Amino acid sequence: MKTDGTALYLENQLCFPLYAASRLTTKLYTPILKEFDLTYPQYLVLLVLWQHGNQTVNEICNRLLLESNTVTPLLKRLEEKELVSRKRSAKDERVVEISLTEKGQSFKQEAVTIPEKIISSFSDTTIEAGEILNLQKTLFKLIALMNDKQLPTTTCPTED
Amino acid sequence: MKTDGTALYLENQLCFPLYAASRLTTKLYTPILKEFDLTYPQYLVLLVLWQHGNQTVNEICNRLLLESNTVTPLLKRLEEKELVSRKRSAKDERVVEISLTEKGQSFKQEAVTIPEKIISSFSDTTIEAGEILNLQKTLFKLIALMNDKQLPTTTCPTED
DNA sequence: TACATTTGTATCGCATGCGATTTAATCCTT
DNA sequence: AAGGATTAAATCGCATGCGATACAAATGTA
Repeated sequence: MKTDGTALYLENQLCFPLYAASRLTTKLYTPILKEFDLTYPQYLVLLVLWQHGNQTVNEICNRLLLESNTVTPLLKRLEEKELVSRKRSAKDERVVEISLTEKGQSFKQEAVTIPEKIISSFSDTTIEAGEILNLQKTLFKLIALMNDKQLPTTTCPTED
Repeated sequence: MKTDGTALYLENQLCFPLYAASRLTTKLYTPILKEFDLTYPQYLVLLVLWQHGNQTVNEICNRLLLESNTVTPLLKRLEEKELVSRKRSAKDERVVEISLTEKGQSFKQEAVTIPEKIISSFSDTTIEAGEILNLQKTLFKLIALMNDKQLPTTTCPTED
């Protein structure tokens, strides 16, 4: 264990580059998403619904690794935009089922252009696809470790 | 370019694992920092000051890749905790110079234990040090790319 | 069947983050 | 030296995020 002080250097921490890269990435999406009147977390919720179909609030929370106190108001805003609808489950009154509206469903066609725009904004850069895939793989490994550590009794968020 | 819809899968995006890993990492720090009555971004500001000495608001913003509207109120909270002091520069009245108080300076000794606690919380896991270093390297490359893309006229935030 | 426990959402409070804008100070150009 | 452009912080508004807690519905248990 380093005790010379360099352990406290910003460059020697993993937390900071994760934090900065995440914010910069979100910033990259922001102007593109703004054309669709969406924020980045709202876009993530739509990704989940497009990929996995209608979901409960809890399922969305598990997939995005967010808490219900974050997701609930976010879903209400998506409801105001008429992209999703919220309905109490008949089987279990505690559960709120989120479904895509017609508008939310058809919006998927337009949204396909979003990843394309992001990717093309990197076309002039020098980062390799393999390096990105490696990054992604390591990040998912880290996420699994940290998620297990913090939610030891929760089911895997990416299971189907 | 994929047009089959898998481009919109959560697992195929880089943005999501960055976002999730960043939040989970912050969550890992939260209970440890809470013992010191600090938030994670407040801790980052202290790291900058410990490493580079007294800084202007602008320098802190550049090093952490944050905007002044985020950092200003954060610094005021650190001032309330008597960890830093804020003073207008005599040379340039626009500039606010941030310096560590005696309390803020001496707190560094206690803070050295923070990275140790984080690292030890991973001691039982199966991730290799080399993989972490690789991750870090790729993240810094990504950060540089995105930072250049979004702030084309700004000086490098990590120069000394 | 009462009743404690668990579970799924939601409410509250607080601290970020950031786009847009403001304000004041400095710089630059003529 | 006057006046516009630039720059550094700060203000405002809004959307996260999350810890702590509340609340109601469902579940388990005696």
